[in-house]
Amino acid sequence: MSTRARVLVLNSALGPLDYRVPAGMHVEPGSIVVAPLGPRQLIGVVWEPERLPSDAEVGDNRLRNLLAVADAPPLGAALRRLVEWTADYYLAPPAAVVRMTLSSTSALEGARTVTEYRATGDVPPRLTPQREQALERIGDRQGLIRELAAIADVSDAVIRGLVKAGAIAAVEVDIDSPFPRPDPAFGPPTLSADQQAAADTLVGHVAAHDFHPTLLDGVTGSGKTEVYFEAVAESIRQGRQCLVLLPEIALTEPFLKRFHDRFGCEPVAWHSGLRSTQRRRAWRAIASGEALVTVGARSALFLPYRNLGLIVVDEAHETSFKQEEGVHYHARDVAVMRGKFEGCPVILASATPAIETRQQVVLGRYEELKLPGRFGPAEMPSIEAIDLIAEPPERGRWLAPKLVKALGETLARGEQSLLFLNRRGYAPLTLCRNCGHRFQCPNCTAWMVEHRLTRRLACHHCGHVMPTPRACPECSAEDSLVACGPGVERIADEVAALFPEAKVAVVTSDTIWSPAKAAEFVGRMEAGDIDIVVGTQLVTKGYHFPNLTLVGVVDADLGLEGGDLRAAERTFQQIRQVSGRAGRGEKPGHVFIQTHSPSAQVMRALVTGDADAFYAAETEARADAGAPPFGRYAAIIVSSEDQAAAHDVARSVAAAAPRIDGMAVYGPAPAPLAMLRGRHRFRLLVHARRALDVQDVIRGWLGGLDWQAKVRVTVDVDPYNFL
DNA sequence: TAGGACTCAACC
DNA sequence: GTTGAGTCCTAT
Repeated sequence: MSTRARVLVLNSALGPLDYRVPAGMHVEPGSIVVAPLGPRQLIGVVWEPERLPSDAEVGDNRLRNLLAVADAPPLGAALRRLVEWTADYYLAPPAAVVRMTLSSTSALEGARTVTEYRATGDVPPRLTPQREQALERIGDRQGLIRELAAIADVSDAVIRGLVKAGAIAAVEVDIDSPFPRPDPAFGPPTLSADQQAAADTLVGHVAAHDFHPTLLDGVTGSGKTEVYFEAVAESIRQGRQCLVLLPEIALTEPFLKRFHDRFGCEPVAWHSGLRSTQRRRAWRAIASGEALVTVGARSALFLPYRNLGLIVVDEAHETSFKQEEGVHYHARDVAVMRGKFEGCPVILASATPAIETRQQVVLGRYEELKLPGRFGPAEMPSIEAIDLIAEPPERGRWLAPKLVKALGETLARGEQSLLFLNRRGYAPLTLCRNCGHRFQCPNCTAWMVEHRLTRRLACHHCGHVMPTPRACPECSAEDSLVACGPGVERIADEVAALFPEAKVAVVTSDTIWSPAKAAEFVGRMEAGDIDIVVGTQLVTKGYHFPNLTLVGVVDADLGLEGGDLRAAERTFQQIRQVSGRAGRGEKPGHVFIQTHSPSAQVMRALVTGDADAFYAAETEARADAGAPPFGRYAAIIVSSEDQAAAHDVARSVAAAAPRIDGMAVYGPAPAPLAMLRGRHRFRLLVHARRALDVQDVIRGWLGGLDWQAKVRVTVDVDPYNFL
């Protein structure tokens, strides 16, 4: 047994460090340890030395002792392989990836207990009236001394006296109360023949304990959730853990409800909004294997599950699975890799699968299970385009007459409507009508967005906010500010003016910022307390409102701006998704799409519902352009508070670009958001053929360069965001 | 000549 | 990333 251990410390700027393992301490690969570094103490994970080469060997005599081993299970081999793969693929420091697995530091402090008290059944030698009352009222209840005293309506001293007399005894209780165990037999569903067949296939994969990626493809409302719940049920029966990834926290509320109906309790939730005690409890339950079903945002992907039996990625096409800060990973792709390392099936569920995912099916790497049609009486909604040039809204308004008419009719029938516009706030741009001054964020190349509800101007990129001024800061003219363009708040105003009697709700991340708020919204919708919802992408998925029969897409062209390679696909997915909210009950749904170019291929495909034709054309266009999945992109972003320094480094990176057949480098160009959060940004785009190991090329390329510490160079492999 | 601003390398 | 050592400069 070697007394030397290689440790991956949680410090991105540092490579692996070697330590001495003191006598009496046991560590193995995966052990979570406390290591000294200079005057500080760092958390780290013991790693196989051969898998984590260190740049310079340090002699035994210079090694310091590890300080402690955390009271938590070691990270498993499959998770260690996933960390290595992720770091390698996304060109991130392994420490930055391993940090995501240990995202609860308090969880590493080990099991903690509190002392509770309960009656032993013994009768104390001296039975005063208070003591008798206390024992009688407490019965077989258990709690802290203070709690028992309150129950018994006596003072703490009486309880303490009973403890001394032996009539009440201390019990050590784990502060992390256990999670309820989901019951696979609690609420068995009624499945159609198609659903049953798909469910049987998935159950078979789970029972086989083998890596097996499956695309579960069915239109919104076809019952994908019910189908994959059967795979979850099988995983529970096997006593193995299951992870369900959802794109946004706001989505978890309706999901939790459906889960409860099926399994009789809530799953373990993991998202950024958890308090540290909840985070600790969830982390430990996941690491011990006690948490059988975890539902979470992408960060749940790197948690240390003890025996993972199934991974489900719901709404797998969602671009929010791509992490845009720190390690730029795509949770959908990493989920598949985790399944591979863990040896478990992975289900990607989507009504509008990404072209990348479809291509994996074509190549035979993923199995495809198709759910035809909607389940039950619901029919697919009819979709109609409104040509904004031929039938424009009234001046100063954003809803075309045809849509307004439909809203009125829906309201009259007592049914609900949804207006979709992917723009938060009141107006995307505010300017002074006197001098033309535009409100721009001081930290970003972006306009300040007016939020009338909070009477503020906000930058949606860095979070900078200021109160909306009464006078123009440039020319001091009062009440001269005008809003340009629509946001959801402005649409809500328009609706309120058109239908004063209607109950209107605005649903964006500004109004629904917690699962509790989402639950409140769902409750109000179900109770019929809302007639018209005006919302951003937050309302496009997950919800099931039977009385919602009309959907209006306020500006279908919005997603096509910017011209990135997935613009048409994203528009198609988003509008399909939001259309799917209409007519989910017995009443038929109708969808209006407002657009300036009704003849564009995306709009035609949406109206005719011919998804296959759209995907075929899009796929062909991608293949011609060598775009993903037929070719690869990587972005190199150079940023600094010092614009000149960033520009210099960006140019020297470009100058050092290796000349390789099948690879082209574009830029540097100022990034579309040239300044973000106070940092000036330049961007290089690497375009390569599929077979080229771009990561290896970029590693060698950037590894040979040096730049000042104030300049940051980050790589985004498979970029989704071209800002 | 003390103290501040800054750079730079080591941290195992 | 943080820290401490080393360097240079300035105000006294």
